Amino acid sequence: MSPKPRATDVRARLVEAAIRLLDENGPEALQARKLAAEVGVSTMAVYTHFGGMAALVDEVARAGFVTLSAWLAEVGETGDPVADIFSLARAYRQAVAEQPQLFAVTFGQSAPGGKRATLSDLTTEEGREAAQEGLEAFAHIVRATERAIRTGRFRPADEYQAAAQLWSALHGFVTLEASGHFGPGEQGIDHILIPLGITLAVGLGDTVEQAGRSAEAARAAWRAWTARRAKTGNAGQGEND
Amino acid sequence: MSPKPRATDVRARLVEAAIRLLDENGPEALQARKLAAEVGVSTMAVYTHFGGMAALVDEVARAGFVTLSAWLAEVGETGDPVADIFSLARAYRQAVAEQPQLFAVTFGQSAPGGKRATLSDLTTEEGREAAQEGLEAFAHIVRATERAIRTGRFRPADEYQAAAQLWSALHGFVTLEASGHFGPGEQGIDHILIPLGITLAVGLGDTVEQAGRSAEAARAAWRAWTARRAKTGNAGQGEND
DNA sequence: ACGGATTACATAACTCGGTTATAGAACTAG
DNA sequence: CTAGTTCTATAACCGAGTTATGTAATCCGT
Repeated sequence: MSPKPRATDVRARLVEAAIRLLDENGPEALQARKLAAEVGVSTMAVYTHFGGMAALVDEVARAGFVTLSAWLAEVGETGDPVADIFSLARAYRQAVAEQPQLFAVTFGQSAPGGKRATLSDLTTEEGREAAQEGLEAFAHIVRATERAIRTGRFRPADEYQAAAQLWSALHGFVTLEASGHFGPGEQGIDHILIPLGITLAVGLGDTVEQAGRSAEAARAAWRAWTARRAKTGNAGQGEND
Repeated sequence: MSPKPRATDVRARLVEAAIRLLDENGPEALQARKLAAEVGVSTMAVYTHFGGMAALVDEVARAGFVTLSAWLAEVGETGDPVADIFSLARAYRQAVAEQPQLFAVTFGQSAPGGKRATLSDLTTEEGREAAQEGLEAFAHIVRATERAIRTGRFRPADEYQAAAQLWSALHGFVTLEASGHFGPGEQGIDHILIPLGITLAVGLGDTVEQAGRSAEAARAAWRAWTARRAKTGNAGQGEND
């Protein structure tokens, strides 16, 4: 009943190596032989610990959601829930921008074996856990939305429904930007994402002026966070180093 | 200088078979041997006509954009540009719902060889043409947005920027819905997509009442179109059967 | 402490799928 | 009709996921 008497860390090292090689060398680096060589074991380790490459990739996808949740969790709650939503959007986008290959896998894009067209057909246990972590990340947006409704910034509405709107818009922007649309660098943020956030906030009940101020507040908070991170030497999420 | 004296239709048949097998059997059906067997040729045909599977997959992706553009083109222009935007959203969503596997490839998800993480690194000619077709589809949204601005339904704004907001939201919803979120069936449309459209329209300058009426008009038009298609026997886009 | 059972792992072989080498067939041009 | 080019089939090659098998290490009950 206890199927892991040996608690070696080979499994964890395989996942870690997978994420690192994925970020550095792209999806084609996610190969059983390459991973085994990197960790210093044989390819059998993949099968004893995961049962196959598919489950390992699902575990990588789950790690992406965990990383995403960590990014969103780092955005604390201020007195301005709409500004918090803007900050969540920036964090979501930054997470994907820093590890595009990882999130390409996490979001089901470029599944290295060509499997898993939709997240619906989840066969492995790791895949189901990944979906669970995805809901965890979504919960951050729901909470901020709920506060925006409760404080009167947004019209009374179902917070899940409103948050799903925000999530759709945010996810769509990030996906399209990662696919190369909206041009390189940060310009997509200023030209599309922030105006999109203001549009949504206003549409959900906020005033243009208040939404604009919240966007500015989030921008300032972001700048401060960026400067702080630069000084402390990349103490953010990226698990590299 | 004329590199195709023999104008056999093997190339077209390969692409057609690829799309059909993809829709029916998922990404793992996109294999050189399976395609060749289906068309009745040898695997060499893939290399004489495309140079490799990667270019063939890019051609499939391009076909997805062409199909998407055809769906959007079928949505004509009425006197209510905001209703037209809702209709475009329904068409966009319907296209993806009917051929999820195809658009998983088109949008860069589940690239069957694990290649092409982002659409940025386009190596094949077919891939560049696919990106071009993508902009073609986007143009439909831009035109409707421009009319909404010109007629005063939306605030004065850059139509590309406003359309990019709509596109992000729409694409995000469709992607997340195809990934299994928002539940099965049509419920995501009523609970998320239409409210999202109203939110965006209001945020872009429309009134809640007018946006709601436009959403209703688009719903009626959609019902009419659905009924008409059912009667004429699926004369829409889906090339199945 | 000891012996059986279980787990983790290495080696090597198997399978499948993309690709390539090569030779022949078909078509066009002159 | 001959020459050249394109297309195609056959067969082999190669890389990557997977599996079979043997072995060392660990755990557990006595």
